[in-house]
Amino acid sequence: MRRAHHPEAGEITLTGVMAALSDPIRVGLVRVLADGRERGWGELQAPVAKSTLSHHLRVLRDAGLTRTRQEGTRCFVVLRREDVQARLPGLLQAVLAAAEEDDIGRQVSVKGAERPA
Amino acid sequence: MRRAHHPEAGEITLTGVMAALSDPIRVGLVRVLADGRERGWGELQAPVAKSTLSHHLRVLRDAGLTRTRQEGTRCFVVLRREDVQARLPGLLQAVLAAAEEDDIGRQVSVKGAERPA
DNA sequence: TTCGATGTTCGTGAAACATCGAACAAGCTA
DNA sequence: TAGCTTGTTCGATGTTTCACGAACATCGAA
Repeated sequence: MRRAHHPEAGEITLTGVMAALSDPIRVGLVRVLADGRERGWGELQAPVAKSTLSHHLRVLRDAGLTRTRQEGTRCFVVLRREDVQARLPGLLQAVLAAAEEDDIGRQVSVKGAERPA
Repeated sequence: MRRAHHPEAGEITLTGVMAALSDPIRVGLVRVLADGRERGWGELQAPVAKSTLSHHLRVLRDAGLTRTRQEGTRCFVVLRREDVQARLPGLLQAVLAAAEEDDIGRQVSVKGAERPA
């Protein structure tokens, strides 16, 4: 469980973010985090092995889209909405709206939340 | 020189577009086409072999970002701005603004246009 | 018909990516 | 201390992507 590297807000790149959000699972994760609430790893449900989920969360973090905090043995994630907005104005908003419209990333959910069948 | 397949406007997907625009060269191509003018293949300058350029143009076309027209032996491309806007409102605008800001894809230009050093 | 120009496709590598299970590290808890 | 939980890292595998040059197809011009 090593230290996670987070890029500065200024280091967020357009192509990095585009690449990170070109995977439905990662879009789903961002959607789940879109309400701004911090979530624990364990709350996140996705149809992949935990090592794969760890990988996806790392890609999001490396792209500067999320921030990870560690507390004891468990981790929490938040969307870095302001930072992304500062560097790429309007992008996240457009992506989230489109993802919502097409229900992209519906495979990802939060444990305990009401999931529409 | 076979028929090029173009997805319908409705078939444009978020993740497809995100993936297509996660490459600086393709962002550069879109930037060049952003003025809405149709361009001939030969006008496009990019630091890659022509087969590679053909590949990138195909990826853009397959994602629904551009439309290709054939005239004799040569081809022309246009940005499908309205179609993309209809499916993914605000996305292209945000990408273009960010690309302009960071000068992403500057390696791509139009032959004969003034290129700032 | 022969040639040149223009794109596409093919064959091929190298690199990146998604995915998994297994092994590992670190911190609680018993 | 031993064991459980949580998340990361490693190695393997298969797929996709990017890149190139070469070969091919097509059209217009000589």
